[in-house]
Amino acid sequence: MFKITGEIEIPGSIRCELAEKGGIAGIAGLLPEDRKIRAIVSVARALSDPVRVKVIFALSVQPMCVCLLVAMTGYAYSKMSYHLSVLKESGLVCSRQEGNYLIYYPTDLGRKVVEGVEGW
Amino acid sequence: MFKITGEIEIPGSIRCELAEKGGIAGIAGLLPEDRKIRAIVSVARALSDPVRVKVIFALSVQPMCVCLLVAMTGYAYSKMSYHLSVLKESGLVCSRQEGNYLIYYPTDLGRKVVEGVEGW
DNA sequence: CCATTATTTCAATAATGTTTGTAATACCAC
DNA sequence: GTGGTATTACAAACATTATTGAAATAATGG
Repeated sequence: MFKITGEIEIPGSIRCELAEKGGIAGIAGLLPEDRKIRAIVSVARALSDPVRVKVIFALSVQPMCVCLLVAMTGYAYSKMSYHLSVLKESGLVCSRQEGNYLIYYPTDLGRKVVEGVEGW
Repeated sequence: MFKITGEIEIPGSIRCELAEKGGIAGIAGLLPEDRKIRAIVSVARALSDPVRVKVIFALSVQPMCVCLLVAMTGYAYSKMSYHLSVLKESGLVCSRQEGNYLIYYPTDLGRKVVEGVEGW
């Protein structure tokens, strides 16, 4: 086994590649910035519940008021409202008021994300 | 306002589009299957923590043993191990043994996902 | 203004996820 | 075999997220 910077040992198969990339520090430097990571985490968290995935897919087929989403899913209003707020905070959906109704629809980011995750 | 199937009222701006798509049932039929939704949720949950996002990005630059990941991040072994297990269960990374070391690297899905989320 | 409807907010509870330290496992070298 | 190292597994504490029902808000129509 080999040492790197005299501190930790690493298996030989990795040693060369790692050195070429500037060692631990080199790889750390290639990682996305914190802001980017936070953005990814925020979107991922929004998609980490089946209710929200169903809702954002439905909205990308057709903008809908909350009552339609409730009718389609059978969930309680307060539950739907909570999940819509998570989707909204993550920037995946937004809403416009129409009379007594709030009509939710995907943002540009929301559409892009929906397209992207279809391949998962 | 207009009624649909005599049960719920919906705003006029949506009524026509909705009818064209087969109403609530029509849209529900366009949603991804449960299996697909579970897959999306599983990957999204794996990405819903900054530690794991950092780790999978690092691994996609360079396969690494746990001790390197620990050295790079400063996290405890048990913490790293926990997050690696989440990434592994979601199918984003896998590992091969090399001597005393376990070398983690992204799966094909993992690579695809990393590429995809860079645009978020 | 009053009554109605659509939606959100709140507080309590339940359920999940994360962190931590310690103990266990597995592999290697001697 | 023993001793050392890399990693995981476990359990307890902690933190976050989800669900529920009831009450509050805001727009509408009369």
